[in-house]
Amino acid sequence: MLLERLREQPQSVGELAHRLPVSQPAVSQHLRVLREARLVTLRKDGARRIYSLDRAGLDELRAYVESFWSGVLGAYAAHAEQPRQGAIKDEKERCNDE
Amino acid sequence: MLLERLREQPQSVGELAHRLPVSQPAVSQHLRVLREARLVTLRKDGARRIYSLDRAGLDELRAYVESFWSGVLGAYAAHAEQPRQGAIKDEKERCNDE
DNA sequence: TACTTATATAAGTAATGGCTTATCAACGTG
DNA sequence: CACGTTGATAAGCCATTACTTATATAAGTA
Repeated sequence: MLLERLREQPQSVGELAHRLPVSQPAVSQHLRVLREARLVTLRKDGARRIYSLDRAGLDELRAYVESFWSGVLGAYAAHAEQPRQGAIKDEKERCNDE
Repeated sequence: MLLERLREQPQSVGELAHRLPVSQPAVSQHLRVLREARLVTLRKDGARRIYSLDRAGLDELRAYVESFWSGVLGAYAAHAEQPRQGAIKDEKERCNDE
């Protein structure tokens, strides 16, 4: 969710926290996780920390996802399987998907 | 993680649970979540339930992820930004990424 | 029908996540 | 240097997640 914001433009912690319905520490903590996952980087500007997306880490993640997809497609090709007879009754919730 | 297994081949709950370090109900519960998220489907084979990846739901998810990536790339193009001066000291953990 | 196999569901619990407030450290400014 | 601003960290709380064991349901088999 922070990623979505940072995708629009690099921002300081304060700017991010200002518009979100959570406290500044919450934002800092979230950003730390993203930083450790190498999804964002930061640049110091005086007392401020300007966060932006980390291209390298995001690309790594993208590579993983892509490889998963190709694996999926490969698997489908391998099994030549169109599972469309055994239907399901209940489908309630959707994933929030980030 | 179950997705990785199912990517290799469709399997029954028992087969999945057999190799994993968790109980069968844990697997069933996990599968239910995946089913509600439309990431897997099932086919009945006697008393067995053979689970496999749900192409349609996965494609939906993929579409979201791809749109995010294009947004990322677009943002980079827009800002023409190579954030490479403000380095970071500590990068400890990596995300397990699913 | 009784017994076994395969899976789902229920109920309870421990671990985790995501937030809060309080506080600390670093920098900028008078 | 004292003070305000900005952000990170600490500690605690509460909701959710991810598991467990026990039990129910449904199908296969003798």
